[in-house]
Amino acid sequence: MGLCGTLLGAVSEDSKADQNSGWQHFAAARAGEQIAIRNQGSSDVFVLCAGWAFRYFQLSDGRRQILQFLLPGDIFSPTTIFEKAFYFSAKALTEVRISAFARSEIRARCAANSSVQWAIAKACMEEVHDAARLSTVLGQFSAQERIAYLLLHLMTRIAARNVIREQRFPLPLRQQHIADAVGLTPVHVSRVFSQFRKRRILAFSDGVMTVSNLPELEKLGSLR
Amino acid sequence: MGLCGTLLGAVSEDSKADQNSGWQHFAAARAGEQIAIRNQGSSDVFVLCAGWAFRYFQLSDGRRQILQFLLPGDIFSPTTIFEKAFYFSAKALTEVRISAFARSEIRARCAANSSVQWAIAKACMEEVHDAARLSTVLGQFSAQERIAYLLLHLMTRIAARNVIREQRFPLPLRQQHIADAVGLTPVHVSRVFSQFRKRRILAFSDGVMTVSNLPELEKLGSLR
DNA sequence: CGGCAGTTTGATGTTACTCAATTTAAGTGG
DNA sequence: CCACTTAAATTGAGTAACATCAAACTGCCG
Repeated sequence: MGLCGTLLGAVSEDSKADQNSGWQHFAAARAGEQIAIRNQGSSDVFVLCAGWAFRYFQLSDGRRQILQFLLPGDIFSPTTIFEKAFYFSAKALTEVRISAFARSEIRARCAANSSVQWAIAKACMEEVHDAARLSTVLGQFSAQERIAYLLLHLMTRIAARNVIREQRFPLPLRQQHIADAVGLTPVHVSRVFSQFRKRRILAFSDGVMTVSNLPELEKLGSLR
Repeated sequence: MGLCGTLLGAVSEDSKADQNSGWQHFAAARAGEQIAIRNQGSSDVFVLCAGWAFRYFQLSDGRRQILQFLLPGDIFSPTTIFEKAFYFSAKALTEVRISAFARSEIRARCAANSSVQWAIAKACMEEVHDAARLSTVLGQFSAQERIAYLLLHLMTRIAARNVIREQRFPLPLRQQHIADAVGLTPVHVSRVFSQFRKRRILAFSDGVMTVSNLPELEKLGSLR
């Protein structure tokens, strides 16, 4: 459930950098701020501590594909443990707090501790599985199915961290983000949401998602 | 360039299983034969030695997304080194020869030899990068762009193994496979090929692809 | 109150899908 | 070598899904 805990071991998330011999430090960013650019190198590995962000692939003509929404505890990508340069760009969705670990330190802990090694391998596999599912959804699913999948996927990831009460949860996304995540235009995303509202499947406004007919949503967006 | 060599070390690819204490053996399959099923477990890790295959995600209603075409030297997926169950299904495109390594043996070699470890990490990252690019293509590209991307991607992968002469190379795919790889119908794939032919960009028949205007193809299908 | 960003709605256009018929290519058996 | 069969590719016509463009509407904040 996130690498953060495993990597930090007994050290608290909130400890200051100077208490930890400089192998860890923190950063913050405002909503909308760019927090990573493709091909940019860094000697640190970043983990999202608080807030929402997303990572994406930017095309030269302005189109972009959102690859993943990042939740607290998510490492930006497990691949950053093994290579300096990001293969993606990233932006903050809300105000965020980011923790930066020295890559050398993580690699050392990885070599020393097999449970860290295993946690990293697991995270890599999770990224591979998620990417394969996303490709399948983008290649094969209709607009309704794609949006249903995205929401279900986010729900399970949120539920693994927080309790979701009454099928309501905060979702700090604009429809533009959803569009860029599922390969549709914002206008069409709006139309699909209006279809969902009419069918009493869900409602989404003011950054809060309310799912009123989960079975129907799963019928649409489940990968089985 | 493929894990096969790294994993085998000094041992020849063609050595018999009984010469290697049983940690490696070979299998063959005919064109079209199923060679892996999702969720199926195995204590072996499979590498394609000869022929073409592909791995895909099968949906219950018959749709499928081809995730990757496998070429000689490709491990089915680096993730199979860490987990028993496949997250994908796979089929042979041509007659194939497959090598199976005991997972325990690979893990042991990984722990003992850091160059093996590094080769595996590299292969994992390659799979992650490819999957992110595929998602971007499926989410953002038009039909022409998708097919151009697929062909360019295949060309670079083939060129890393064989010499491509005169921009001609064998491509043992049906249009149905291309359709399932890029999320189109076979009928539309045929129309796009006919547009490419008319524009003198390429010709594809009898399982041989001839690219006559590579710059134009790259203008369409390059991820930059 | 005015301005701005985001969403919704309508009208229209384009892309790709569906269905069905036709053509092509590759065997197969006489 | 020539019918006959079968799988794959091509073509045409009609349709559905999604995009585009533009206008109207909403909520929010200065």
